[in-house]
Amino acid sequence: MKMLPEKTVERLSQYRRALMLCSAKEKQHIYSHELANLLHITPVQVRRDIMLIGYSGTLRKGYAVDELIDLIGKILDSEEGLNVCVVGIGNLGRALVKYFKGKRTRLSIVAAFDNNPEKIGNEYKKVPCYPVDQLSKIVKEEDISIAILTVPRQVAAQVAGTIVDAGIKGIINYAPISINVPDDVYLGEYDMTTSLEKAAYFVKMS
Amino acid sequence: MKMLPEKTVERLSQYRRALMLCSAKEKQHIYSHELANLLHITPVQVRRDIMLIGYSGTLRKGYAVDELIDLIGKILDSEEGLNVCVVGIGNLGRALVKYFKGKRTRLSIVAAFDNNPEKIGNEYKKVPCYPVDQLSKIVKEEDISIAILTVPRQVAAQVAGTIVDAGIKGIINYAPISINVPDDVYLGEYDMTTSLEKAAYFVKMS
DNA sequence: TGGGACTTGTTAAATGATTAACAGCGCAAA
DNA sequence: TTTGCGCTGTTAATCATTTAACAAGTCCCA
Repeated sequence: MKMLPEKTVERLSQYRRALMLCSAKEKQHIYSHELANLLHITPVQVRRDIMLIGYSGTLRKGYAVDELIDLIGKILDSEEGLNVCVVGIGNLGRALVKYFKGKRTRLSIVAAFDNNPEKIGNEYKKVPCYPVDQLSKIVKEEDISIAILTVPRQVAAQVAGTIVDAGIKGIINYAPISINVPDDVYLGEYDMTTSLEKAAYFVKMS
Repeated sequence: MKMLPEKTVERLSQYRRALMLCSAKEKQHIYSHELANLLHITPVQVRRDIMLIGYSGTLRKGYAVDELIDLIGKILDSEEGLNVCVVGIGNLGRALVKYFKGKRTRLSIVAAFDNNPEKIGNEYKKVPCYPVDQLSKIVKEEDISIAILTVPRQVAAQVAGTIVDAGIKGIINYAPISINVPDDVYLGEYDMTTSLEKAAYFVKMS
């Protein structure tokens, strides 16, 4: 299957979560406009995304909730699952561990890294915390392919280098500075300062 | 001045931060390609953004760092500054307070809200925590115009309603569910589950 | 003083994403 | 039956964003 557009992938993740809530409520079919309302987007967009993944609903009945959940799973998830680590176990790192731990079977946080001696050796939500200089070793042992970076700005670039050298294939960067990675490593940057300043600009201008 | 494109606004925030680091290092001029490298984008994009804000550099010398910082400030910041609150003071909320507190003079977190009795009445980094049912009152007293939403999924929709009713003009939603706001309220949604699943998809497909 | 390399500013083309438009099927009601 | 409405699937148009292309000004050096 060929690569889907970024925005479609984002929405698929959200469709699935919304659909799982429906499924829990024993809802068996859903119309494009219902799904659209849950995500606050348009029905066309829903139908188009679903077309792109090659699924078909039933006319006048909508989409079969459980079938669609399964299909999205086949597209988004890796068969064997992927292991994830959090680098920098401050408040943000802990928030992420707490939120993800035990949520997804196919995507699990298996290690944390930090350089604060008080944190090393501890477990948070059963996730062990190692010093950063063991990153390469643990990444290999635990077969980790994604790292979430939540370290202070000053050390982000250096830690990012360590992560890339360890063979990680995807990085999610929450540090407030842009990092540099080779082309074959996926990079998602989420800068909270930027999000806030952007909101402030549009509030001011509205 | 007419409204700038969203992506340009995001980058302006990042330019400014990068430029302030340059300024601290006494660097007085910067070329478009240097600024581009700091953000890992192209020089054309930098020049185009700077054109859009009506600034001009000096040929063969680049842009005057401090002038550009000031101009970006005039565009992004409100004259009097804006007040911000954090709703839900779990790990993520605390991470945000800790990070922003004392950073921006024009954008300051002045209140936190939560319904956990153990948290109410406390201060975290000098930011007082109130119960959610006082939100409307405090928002008016403190003239808060932006709310950062970091509550659990189950209560997000309801709390969002409270926030909108209180007259907030911009919401940044980190809760893992899409919320609904009137057209005149700015909404930025940042879903960490989606970010992670998206990374997993592109790692798998690469 | 003339040529070449460098860098900005701007317009035009290309790419990516959303929205509009509508054909087609199926059910329901007359 | 037939008519009409509701919903899906798809193509075409629009809108947003990035990238390419290049003119023009400046500096340096021969």
